[in-house]
Amino acid sequence: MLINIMQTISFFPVQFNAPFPMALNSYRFRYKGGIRMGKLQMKQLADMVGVSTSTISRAFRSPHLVHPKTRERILQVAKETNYIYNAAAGDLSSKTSTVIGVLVPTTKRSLFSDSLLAIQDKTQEKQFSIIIGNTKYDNGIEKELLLQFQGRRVAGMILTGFGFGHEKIVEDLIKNGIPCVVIWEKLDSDTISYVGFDNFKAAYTVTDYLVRLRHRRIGLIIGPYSKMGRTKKRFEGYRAAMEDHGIPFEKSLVIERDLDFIEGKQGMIKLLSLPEPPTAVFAASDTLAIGALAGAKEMGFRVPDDVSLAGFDNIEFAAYCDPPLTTISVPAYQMGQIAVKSLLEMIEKGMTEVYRYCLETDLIIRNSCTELRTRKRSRTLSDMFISGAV
Amino acid sequence: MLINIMQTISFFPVQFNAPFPMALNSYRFRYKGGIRMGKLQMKQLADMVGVSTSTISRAFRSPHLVHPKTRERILQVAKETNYIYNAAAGDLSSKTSTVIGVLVPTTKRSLFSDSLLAIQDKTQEKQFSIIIGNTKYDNGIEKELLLQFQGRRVAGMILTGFGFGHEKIVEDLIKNGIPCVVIWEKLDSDTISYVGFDNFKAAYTVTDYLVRLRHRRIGLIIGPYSKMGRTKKRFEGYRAAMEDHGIPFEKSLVIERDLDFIEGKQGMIKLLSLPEPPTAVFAASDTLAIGALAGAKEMGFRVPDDVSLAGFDNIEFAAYCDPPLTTISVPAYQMGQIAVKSLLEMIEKGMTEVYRYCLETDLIIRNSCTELRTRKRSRTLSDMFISGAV
DNA sequence: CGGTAAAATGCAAACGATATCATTTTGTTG
DNA sequence: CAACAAAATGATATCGTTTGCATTTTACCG
Repeated sequence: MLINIMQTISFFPVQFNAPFPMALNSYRFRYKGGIRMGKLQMKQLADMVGVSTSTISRAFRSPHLVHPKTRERILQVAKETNYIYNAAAGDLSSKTSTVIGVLVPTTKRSLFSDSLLAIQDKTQEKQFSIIIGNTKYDNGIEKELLLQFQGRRVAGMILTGFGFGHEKIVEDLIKNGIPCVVIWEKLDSDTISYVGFDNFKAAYTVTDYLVRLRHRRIGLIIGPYSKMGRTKKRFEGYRAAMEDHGIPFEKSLVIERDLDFIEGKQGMIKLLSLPEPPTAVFAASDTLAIGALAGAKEMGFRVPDDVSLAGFDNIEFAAYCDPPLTTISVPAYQMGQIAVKSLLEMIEKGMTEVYRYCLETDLIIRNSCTELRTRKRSRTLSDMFISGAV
Repeated sequence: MLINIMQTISFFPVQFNAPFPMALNSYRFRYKGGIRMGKLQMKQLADMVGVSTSTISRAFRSPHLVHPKTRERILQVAKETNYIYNAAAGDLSSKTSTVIGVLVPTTKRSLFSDSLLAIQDKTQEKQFSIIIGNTKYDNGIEKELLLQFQGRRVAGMILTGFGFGHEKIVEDLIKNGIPCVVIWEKLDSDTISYVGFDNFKAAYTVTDYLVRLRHRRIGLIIGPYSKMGRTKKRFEGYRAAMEDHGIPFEKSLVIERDLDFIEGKQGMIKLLSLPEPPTAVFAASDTLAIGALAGAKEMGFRVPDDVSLAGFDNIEFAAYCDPPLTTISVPAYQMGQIAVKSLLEMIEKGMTEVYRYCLETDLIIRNSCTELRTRKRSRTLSDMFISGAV
């Protein structure tokens, strides 16, 4: 069921020799096809509204120059007909531009997440530019960005962190001739290309590991799984592993939080304040886990002696925590790499295939988890509560 | 001497109301002026070489269609004359594009550094797109990117992490009519706009702080300061503070490393292995500091009891270390914010002014530094060496 | 060397907006 | 209501490439 295509792939077998002077880059090997141009242009719009293109143009560029009534009609029709502005034509005609270049220096990680870095690396190499939009998990912004990108006639798109219901949007893009690759997600769709890994399986593995260490009360601190597909899969993996071991799911042990250090900390504090706190906690992102670590310390719990803690993502920092964090390593850079490779192929060959990559994840065992001992935990209020209550 | 313009600024006083449908974004308020168009176009190139524009175009787009000899001549002349391709015209004509859209979801930090996030936020809001290039500190790549960006007729540029000698490049861009803002750097130039902070002063402050805690042997773990302006300033700040306190500069206490956890760790180990190890270490970036922390632990030194440690940058994680890291907080988001604001003003008003902002930094005191006690440090080989040697 | 195919080049019409200038419509005022 | 200014709109050249088609040049072969 899993297609594990890895290491063995030779990236960019296609020849893209670019011997021409750098000033001439962005030539060669361009996107063919793309948005159906001439689909609806200013001329058509003008005809529909019954004015000239000049007026249309002005309605947007210098609104004060056209009659409010006319402008309104134009805006209205433009919206209804889904007119998409052609930035290239505009830029050429006006000798202006609405693009800003940002240069950042990065040898490795830091600024860019590993995936973004890989994308950036490969596209740059192939003389493509990337423009980045931040959806902030907001459907409205996302819609706006997609339109903006279409306006720029992007050759293709790589999409990260997609939530529910977004499949339709992506399918629309593809229908419009814009190749898309979703990363960080293993989709069920068989029309959308993706490069991801099995979040369910990975979360299952961690939980299973903790259970094998004899833990039965295992807390889960997790991102907004009701909004994000991959987070939901992690939740399901946790739940399935628990149930497979005959441990009934307990809602109170699951904390849904935003992905932030402080949220992880608060989540951990909440868990450890339970009448019967968990003996192990699975934080489904290293950010949360590191916050959780601080939370545990603040509550006077030692990790892993008093409470085991496992993370997810294997961010570079995880190895430098105290104790170093047991976590799931995720092929971030590789996903970006493969995504670009696939995307460029789709761009070149006209999207004949759907690419689906499910990469491997690894459980990285460090020192934040330990086997559950039956001895009492140390100096915490909860101990007293328990003895009193039981 | 310092121009501290902060909080008080009202961002975007200029009115950018954008009431038109989203599909029509990227309209309105565009870059006027810019690269002197028509400077050298394909037609001129064609004339010089003595062929038609078709041949020129083909020489790049479909090399196999033109005679090798002709192609060579074209390439040659193109290079000599510094011909810059007009991507807008090309995109329009060919109905293709070499831009790839990348969507990332981010509520805060994570993927984007705070500065980049601010830039991204503000430009997106104003219907601009940003394209990102990664220089990797490589002059060659940088040059290539600058050309590529010029080809895209960017409306302006924001430049981070500039090294030595880059001033000239930026000045060229400005001369070409492309407004530029350098961030993270306080330049001496009075023709280049920048939004930075005083690296010298900040490093001086940290070092001074350590000296006031009675430390005299203070190690420095620092990035490649021979390559990067701001790193060099930090180095100078350290050195100046030491010397102002009458402590002679000691080369062996300075470790120059790449910016990476592991490098910080190795640097720390090296420092603590000295016959007479420092009692305090200033790691001029939190990444290095966090690595150093791990290094200290590995060597059996407790922080801050056996060795004090201070960082620089105040990355979010610094507060979650054990112990929480004393460091310099840097107005990353704000720099991005102001940079965009300034850039857009320059774009709009035609670069009449040079913007120079030097923002404040703060020394964030947490628990990684402590006053030097005269008592012996704990169980390390170096102690024995010292007693033996002295 | 004539004939033909292939290779190399040139011509000129797009591409889809913008912006200048000309023209029409509206508004104002004595 | 005439006279004129201001506002609104339209006609059209233009931006700098690309590309299909036409033309010229070269290569090959009997």
